[in-house]
Amino acid sequence: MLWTIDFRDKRPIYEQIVSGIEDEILRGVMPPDEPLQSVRSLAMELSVNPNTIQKAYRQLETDGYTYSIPGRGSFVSNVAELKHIRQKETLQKIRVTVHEAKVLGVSDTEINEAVKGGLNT
Amino acid sequence: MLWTIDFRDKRPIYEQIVSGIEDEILRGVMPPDEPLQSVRSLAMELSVNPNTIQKAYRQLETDGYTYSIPGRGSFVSNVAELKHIRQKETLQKIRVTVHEAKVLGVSDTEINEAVKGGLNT
DNA sequence: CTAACCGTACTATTCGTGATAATACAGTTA
DNA sequence: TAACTGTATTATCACGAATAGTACGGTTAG
Repeated sequence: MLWTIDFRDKRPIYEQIVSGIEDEILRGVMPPDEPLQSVRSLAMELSVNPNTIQKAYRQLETDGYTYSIPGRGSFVSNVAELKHIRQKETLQKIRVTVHEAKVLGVSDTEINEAVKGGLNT
Repeated sequence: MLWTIDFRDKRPIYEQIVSGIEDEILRGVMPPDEPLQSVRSLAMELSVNPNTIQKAYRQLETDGYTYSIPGRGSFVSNVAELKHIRQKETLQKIRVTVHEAKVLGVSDTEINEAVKGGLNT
């Protein structure tokens, strides 16, 4: 596991797990059909209740990121389409944030510098 | 009041009120030293409990957006510095989101188009 | 076959927070 | 003085997150 639980985070634990695994899948760190850690072993590793992991895995499956086979395990889906959806969401987020900056009185020059900074990181 | 409470919003009511008033202050809709609506009248208008408004007003004051005088009311602070802080936060958000898009495989061209869209809205 | 895994389901309980309700008090002002 | 302000306090309710314990059926390696 690359990440850990942040207990100071206001978001619930199961949600942190969901977004953490979603990111790994979307970034290709976890390729399609690769098995996820089992519910019980991940619960041990993160020191949380197995039910919390189960809740996260259930949401990952209903959101299409994984598929589960009782008795075998949970596996990464083929997420090409989901990746496309996430790309569109991120572009929309950029539009909104840029507009927000402009409303706050930030100059176009400063905004473009920030964009350039994000592209080169 | 320009906005209303969205009961389908997952965020708590008092938080919606805080960010709503923060935005009005930062955008200059409410100029410094202008009185806010009283706790009780805003509670009536939004059909929520006065304690909820009180909680929102307390946070606005501790965050520096307003100052309160018992017996007189709550007033808008001089928020020039807060505005500057908010500007820097927004620029950082742009950097992070642009980077996120790039990691997802979005091309620089598409990103720049989104930025342009945000600037012209 | 069987033991040890897997996902899944269910109930019960604890805990924190948001929200409401009902007062109460001191300062301000027309 | 009456009608407003902000502020504080206590109690109660609802809901969701999280934990705990148990159980069931499918899979797989020995």
